[in-house]
Amino acid sequence: MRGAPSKPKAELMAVAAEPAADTPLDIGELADLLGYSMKRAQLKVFDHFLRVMAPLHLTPAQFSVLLLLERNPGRNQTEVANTLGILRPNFVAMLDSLEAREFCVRKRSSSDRRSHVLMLTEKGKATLARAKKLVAGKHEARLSEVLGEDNRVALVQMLAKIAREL
Amino acid sequence: MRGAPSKPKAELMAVAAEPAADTPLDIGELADLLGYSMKRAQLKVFDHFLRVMAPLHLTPAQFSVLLLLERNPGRNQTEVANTLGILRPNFVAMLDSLEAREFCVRKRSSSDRRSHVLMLTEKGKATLARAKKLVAGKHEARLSEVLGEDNRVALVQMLAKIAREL
DNA sequence: CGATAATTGTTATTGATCATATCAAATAGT
DNA sequence: ACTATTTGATATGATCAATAACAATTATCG
Repeated sequence: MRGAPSKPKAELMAVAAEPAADTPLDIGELADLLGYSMKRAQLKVFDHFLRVMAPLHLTPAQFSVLLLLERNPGRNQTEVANTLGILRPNFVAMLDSLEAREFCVRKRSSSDRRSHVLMLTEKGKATLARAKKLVAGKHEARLSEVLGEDNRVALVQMLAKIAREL
Repeated sequence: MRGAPSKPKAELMAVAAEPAADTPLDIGELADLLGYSMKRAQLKVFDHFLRVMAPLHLTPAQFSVLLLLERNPGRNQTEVANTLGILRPNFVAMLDSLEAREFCVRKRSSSDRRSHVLMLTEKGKATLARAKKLVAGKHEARLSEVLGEDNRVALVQMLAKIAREL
């Protein structure tokens, strides 16, 4: 096939059987794929969250648990895990860790001795308060800086709608 | 009927040391956390993608690789992996799978015998064409249905901006 | 030139995340 | 009272992400 008859330009430059070599790749239609930009953005957001939260050593998942416990004291593990989309088996180790750090406690329910009632400790409340300040002041603030406050709010609304209705 | 003083229900039940028990939890400030809604939405989007793509057995990551190879034939593994944010070691098994299904081929580069030049096969191109139709017609279309086309476009732009600038 | 450094694809390995099956204890349903 | 269900828990497997190391090749630069 095509031994080597005359060829226009490419002939003189490395035969161009292979591309420019240091040219950035063309991302093409990938840029319009919602799932693609969402995955990339999500990793960036979580990474930024972790950097902001570094002094408190709290992951996004841990922070969400503490927030939920503060707003809903006295619920059991199944309820909390379910509303966060965490499977009960995987929630056990997570709680172990939070309890080991004395951010919350498991207490046997008086009405149903199978279940554990979850509550924040004072230390948990104090840490959560500090965490909230970091998130609002450094994390969400940075996102507002990048997107504009109105857009940030609109973005959250759209994402919530997807999570609800898709 | 007014509440009879005799049995206001909750009054006599467990003194409310523990909550309503079947009331949904209040997610509170979690609803305003960008990272939270983004993670939830992202899982939904990928899940929907997988359902739509079920007949072709293509994951979002595999689809993105095929898209990139179509638009950028003849690049090597490092280049493709890097632009997708995949680490080179993890990209090997991914390519093995795509090559085993005969969607693409690794060819030794003529100019640098260390690297493998990647190209779609005819089967790969045909499958990608079918995949694109499914994505546009059933996946992205559904997202436009939920958000409105203008909002879907705006959403992608904002997510791309986060991925770029955060 | 030739010694050394860097790059490419690859393997091995570890840790994190996610999902399923199963269990004992307790409760609910009949 | 007997059965079914629920709760927290354990064990385990699957998938994904990250690091180190290696052989082959190429680049660098005295």
